[in-house]
Amino acid sequence: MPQIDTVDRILHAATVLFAEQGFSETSLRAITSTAGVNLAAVNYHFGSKKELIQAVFNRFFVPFCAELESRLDELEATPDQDLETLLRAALQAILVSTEKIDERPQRFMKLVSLGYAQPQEHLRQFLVANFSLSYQRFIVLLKHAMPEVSHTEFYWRLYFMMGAAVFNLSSYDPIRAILQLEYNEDTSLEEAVELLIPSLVGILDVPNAGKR
Amino acid sequence: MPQIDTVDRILHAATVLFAEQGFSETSLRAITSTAGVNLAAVNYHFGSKKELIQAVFNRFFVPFCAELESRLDELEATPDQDLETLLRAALQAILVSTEKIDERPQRFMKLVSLGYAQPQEHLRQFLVANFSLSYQRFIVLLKHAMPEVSHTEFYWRLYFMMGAAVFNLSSYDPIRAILQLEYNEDTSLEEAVELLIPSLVGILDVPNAGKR
DNA sequence: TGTACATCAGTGAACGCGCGTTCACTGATGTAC
DNA sequence: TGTACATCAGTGAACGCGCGTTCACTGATGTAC
Repeated sequence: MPQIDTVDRILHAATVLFAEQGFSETSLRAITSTAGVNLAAVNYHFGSKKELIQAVFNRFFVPFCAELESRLDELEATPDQDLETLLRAALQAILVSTEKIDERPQRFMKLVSLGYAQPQEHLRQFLVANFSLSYQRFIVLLKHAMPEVSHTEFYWRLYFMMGAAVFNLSSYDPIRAILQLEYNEDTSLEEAVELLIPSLVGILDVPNAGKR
Repeated sequence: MPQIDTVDRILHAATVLFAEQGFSETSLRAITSTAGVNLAAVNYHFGSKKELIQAVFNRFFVPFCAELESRLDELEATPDQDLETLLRAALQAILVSTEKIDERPQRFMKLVSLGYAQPQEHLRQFLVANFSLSYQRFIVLLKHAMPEVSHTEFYWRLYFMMGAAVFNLSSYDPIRAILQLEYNEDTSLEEAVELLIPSLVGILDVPNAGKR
């Protein structure tokens, strides 16, 4: 009984289980039984568990970078964009690109934070080799929007901001659940992103003591 | 050849290796050979790997909560503290309590982010059971410092802020290394914390459009 | 003080289990002549 | 058109390895009488 698309079934099951449990905690047997395919199919199609992990990241990063690049083209055409516009563009690229592959942005960000928390050298090298160009273009635009800030301050704030953004989107489901349970207030993902943007601007664009 | 303090040697080796590699990725054999103790000593002293993980967290959280509680006593005595004072108190509690057990704040925060990224239900229950009271007291003070903000907005910003703080402190070493390599600029941990505080305030205390 | 027993920290070897991976194999489809 | 072979997706069972855990044991120290 051959499956219609074994590769896609494996990729989807791996995405869900990796995001829920982590890479080491998810066995190939769990992935293949969830996907309804034979255990040996992972090694047949992907070669190894490591290469499956890379394929899962690739599935998110290829459309994300394409989406981001097209927005960067527009942003670079109009100089002196403000921080809010730049951050909204990046967040929109996340939302739109995950929807195109029929996935959830929370899973994408959860995988990113897992990849960061459990440093897998093969994964880091893979991501740098494939996607650092789009990343660099975005950073240049951000830097231009904060001309008065020193290198050191800029990069520290940049990493604060990215940590907050990734953590927030990857934690959307549990935070939403807590707020529903305790205050009976629901927040859609779009609303959460809109709440997030001013906070991200607040991280980068710290008011000086003199300004207040 | 009995060791002077096998329990401490195991706890320290486990802390270092867990923070570097994650829980599942670190075997008891790696921990015991690093600590220079017998493999069976972990199960003898702690019972199981899960209980060892809890003991590692306990080692950080007990002095941290003690430190935080004593600062909360002072802060509650003087009403209407501003956000910066509250956040600095919490960060100071992290720095001081880790120094007291001769550890590094980066490792503490890395363990917290690992515990969050790889949800271990036993760990979550353990932390809630032991340390949620101090946490709640701190949240109440923060809420009082932001009286104009709705429940929903407050909690979203709170989680943004905590995500940014944990991520930043746990990533201090690699970020510092990047900045040293590329710009030859060094940032001490204390300086990084001082850079972090205004950004954390910026997350919570988002300027309204009308205020600017 | 001497002896018998209990307690405790630590040890070495082994246990069973689940893991990623491998391999010989099957059956369907495509291709060459 | 028919036949022989090649290719390819998928399979079932097994492999060896490293894992957390267990257990019988040792040797030192403490305690009771």
